[in-house]
Amino acid sequence: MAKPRRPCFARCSRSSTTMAREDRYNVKETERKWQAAWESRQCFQASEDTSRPKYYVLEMFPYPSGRIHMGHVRNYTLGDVVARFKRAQGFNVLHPMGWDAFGLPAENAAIERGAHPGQWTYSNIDTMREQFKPMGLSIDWSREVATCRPEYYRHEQKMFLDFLKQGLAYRKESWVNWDPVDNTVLANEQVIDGRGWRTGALVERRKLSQWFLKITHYADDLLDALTGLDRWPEKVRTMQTNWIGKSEGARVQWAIAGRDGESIEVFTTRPDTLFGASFVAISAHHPLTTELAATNTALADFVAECDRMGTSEEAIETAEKKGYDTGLRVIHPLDPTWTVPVYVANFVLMDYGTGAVFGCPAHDQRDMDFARKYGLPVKAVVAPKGADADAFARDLESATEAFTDDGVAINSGDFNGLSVTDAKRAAIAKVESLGKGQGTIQFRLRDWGVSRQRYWGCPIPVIHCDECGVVPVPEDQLPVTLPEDVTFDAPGNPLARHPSWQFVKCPCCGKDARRETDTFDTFFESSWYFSRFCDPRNADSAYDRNKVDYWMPVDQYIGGVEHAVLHLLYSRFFTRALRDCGYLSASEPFAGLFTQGMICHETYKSAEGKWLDPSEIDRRDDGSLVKIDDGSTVTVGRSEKMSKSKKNVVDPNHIIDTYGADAARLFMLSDCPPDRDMDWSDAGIEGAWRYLHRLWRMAGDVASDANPADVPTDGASDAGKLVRLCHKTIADVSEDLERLRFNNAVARIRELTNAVQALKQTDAASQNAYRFGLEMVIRLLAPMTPHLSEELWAELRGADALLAETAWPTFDPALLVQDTVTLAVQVNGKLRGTLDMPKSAPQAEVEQAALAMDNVQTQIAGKTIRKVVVVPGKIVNVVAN
RNA sequence: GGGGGCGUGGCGAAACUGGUAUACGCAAGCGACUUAAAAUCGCUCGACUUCGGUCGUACGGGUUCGAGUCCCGUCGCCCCCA
Repeated sequence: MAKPRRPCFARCSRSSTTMAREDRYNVKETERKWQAAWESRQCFQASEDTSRPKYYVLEMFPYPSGRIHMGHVRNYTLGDVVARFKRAQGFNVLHPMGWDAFGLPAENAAIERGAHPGQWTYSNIDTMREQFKPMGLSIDWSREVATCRPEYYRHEQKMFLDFLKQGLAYRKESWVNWDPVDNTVLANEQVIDGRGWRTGALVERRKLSQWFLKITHYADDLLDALTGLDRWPEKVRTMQTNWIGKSEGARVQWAIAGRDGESIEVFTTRPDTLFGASFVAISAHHPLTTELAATNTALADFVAECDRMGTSEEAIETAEKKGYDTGLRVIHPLDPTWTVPVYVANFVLMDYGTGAVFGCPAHDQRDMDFARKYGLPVKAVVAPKGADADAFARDLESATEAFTDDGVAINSGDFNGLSVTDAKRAAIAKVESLGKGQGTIQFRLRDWGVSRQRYWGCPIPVIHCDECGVVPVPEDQLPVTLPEDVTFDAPGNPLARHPSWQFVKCPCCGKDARRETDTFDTFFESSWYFSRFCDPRNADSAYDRNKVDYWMPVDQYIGGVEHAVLHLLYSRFFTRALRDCGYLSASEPFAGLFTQGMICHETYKSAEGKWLDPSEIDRRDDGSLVKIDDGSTVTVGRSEKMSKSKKNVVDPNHIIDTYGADAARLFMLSDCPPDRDMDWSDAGIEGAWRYLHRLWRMAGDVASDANPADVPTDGASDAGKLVRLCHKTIADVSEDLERLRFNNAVARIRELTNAVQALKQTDAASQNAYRFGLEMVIRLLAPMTPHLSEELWAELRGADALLAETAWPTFDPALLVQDTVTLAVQVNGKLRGTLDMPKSAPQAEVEQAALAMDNVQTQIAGKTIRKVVVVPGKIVNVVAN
């Protein structure tokens, strides 16, 4: 904000009784001190220990961009609270960190700044590690991995060779989105509005030989197993379900008129609408198209036009639907006297279904649009239940909106009167009996193309030999490492133009051969890194089977929802593939998943509508904002995701420097539920800071001889009530942390803090209770604000044990029971007062006491009591009129 | 276009299975302390009010003794798929 108020508590200490205490909490020194203590005690190093239950908590590992951002702080704070909480509960916790270190930005840096991608990446990792350290995360740094190191990716190359053996990896020619500027293949999601996501260049279609992983082999299992992932957000499961896109339908043969024995096979999810067909559309890459285009330049031109479009479904859906009439006609499978025209259409994909569809304009909007454009007939074969079939069909003939709702079949011969579902079944049976097709299941999910024409990735370990074809690199020659001496002064893949790297002898025949110069998609590395953490220094294999089976699956995985489909689905696939290759036992990598919200911040715009940096703004005394250089008015925009372009980023290290890690962590956790987007605000972080300092001051008020082991637990005295509240708070906070409701946990702890502070220390019992209460606050807060908790724990308990190594507090259920309850008393559902009653009071007594209340009497005066509802422990409702 | 989610004070948000709406915090106001400010501590803080109450969880209906919560419809915002 305009005038950053530095927290200043230098003279706020109330008492100077303890000489040893400084007059303010020294955040920086204290946080550093405890980080060093944890490190020297190796508190967070994990080792396999079958005598204790394990808990594996993992946050999605970062890309080493060179700077941490607030999203990282939130992500790793959430995971750290879970890790510390579970550790205190006695679990053997694995909480590692690594770097998703391959990828395009490193190459772009090389192009722009001349730095080598490796050097750029490793130096970024060093920088970011140092930025993470002040957060005080309880990470086992001894397990750190970087995916760009040969010690990591050599195992990935071995995995690929195993996949090849198992038939889970294969090579095929495939259409790809080609970015003509970056000279690389783009994934569908990297194509935005038909343009490359980075370059903005119009994407072209090209055919290349690519490596694929057979994710479709597991399509059914990946879909079915989603049901068992009950600790995943429903949202993510739905997204994966849609992505896999299982649909039931039929393949149907349409014989080509005038071509004996030749037919076009179409896939349809609506076999019930066969009688409404008015055309068949085939892909621009259908074999029949290719054949016809060879002698038809107009068609060839049309195919070329289709190629200029991306391959994504979005691109296809948003593009104008166009077709080319081939002049061929095909015979209706259920009526040999009926033929329809064959179009080549730009909306039919060769690699989905059969590359051909039939069009039923009456019941599919896309087909309707197509029919209107090319003057094709529209024949209704489904009508709403109860509608006049003839009238409905007549209306639809000239309509522009297709009827896609459920209904009953009309104009469909034997199927007439059947529901859509029944008609589908009948149609499939019919085409099967005629030998013209069969029912089938189709997935939207396509095999995963993993080839990338890039330098900074894991080399694909195969060799191309003119004699022997594709030859896997022998395992004893792994890893295939990247050459260091590469140049980025020309477009395209530096590996492909390296003078020597690719030229090798064929491992089979010994003749001259060439290495594969493509590298893996970087999702390859992130699909198994979580298992590598189980045994990260293993040089012989990806990991020891016993170790990986001890730790896997990850019990709690935390990250952004943007990875809901690709990363998470690839990881689920990879785990299954590795299981089938004998690597591990788990089928699912992540038993629990949590998706956090984004960090947002206010934005500022100048009078001309330009984004402004907070440093360019001043706040006037009347509260309005002006631009410093010219005094013009500044408008406060809505809070948006932090991004450089909107100039609303807050630097985490600056925050930690000013307020300390504990305050930053606490504010992140307390402001809102972790799955929601949160607003970062200076006022918020200052509030957290003030609270922590208040705790620090309260510790100075603890009587030196107070004994927390000797406290009253009665429900009558203030001290006893406080102790009971402590037990209640332990129960509530434990539950909240378990369910990742950190904002609620903080609220409960602050309530307890308020109660502790309100307790007057008048005698030994109250002094003991005060100390007991404050210690409880510190312990419950420890997973969230570990440094301050550790500091105050040491101050109160001496140096005997680190709080990081102290068990989570337990509560006495007997002290949670209230002997009196406060009942709400209502008349006709409206609150008229409350009533304190013994919990055991009989209903009749409660009813009587409620009716005796003055407020109740005035409300029911002149009315007749119809009913009295008594819900024990909750409410009394007097119904009168 | 289809699917999902959300809508509560000035603001971020609580409210377990329908049972005292607004916990906890932020901002604001008043007071104490101070030469003064900051900090700290205490109090106030949904709206209206004839001070009895009345209204109030986006809007309109419904179910129920009782609805922020369940059902139907409308509006608005967000996300995903297209």
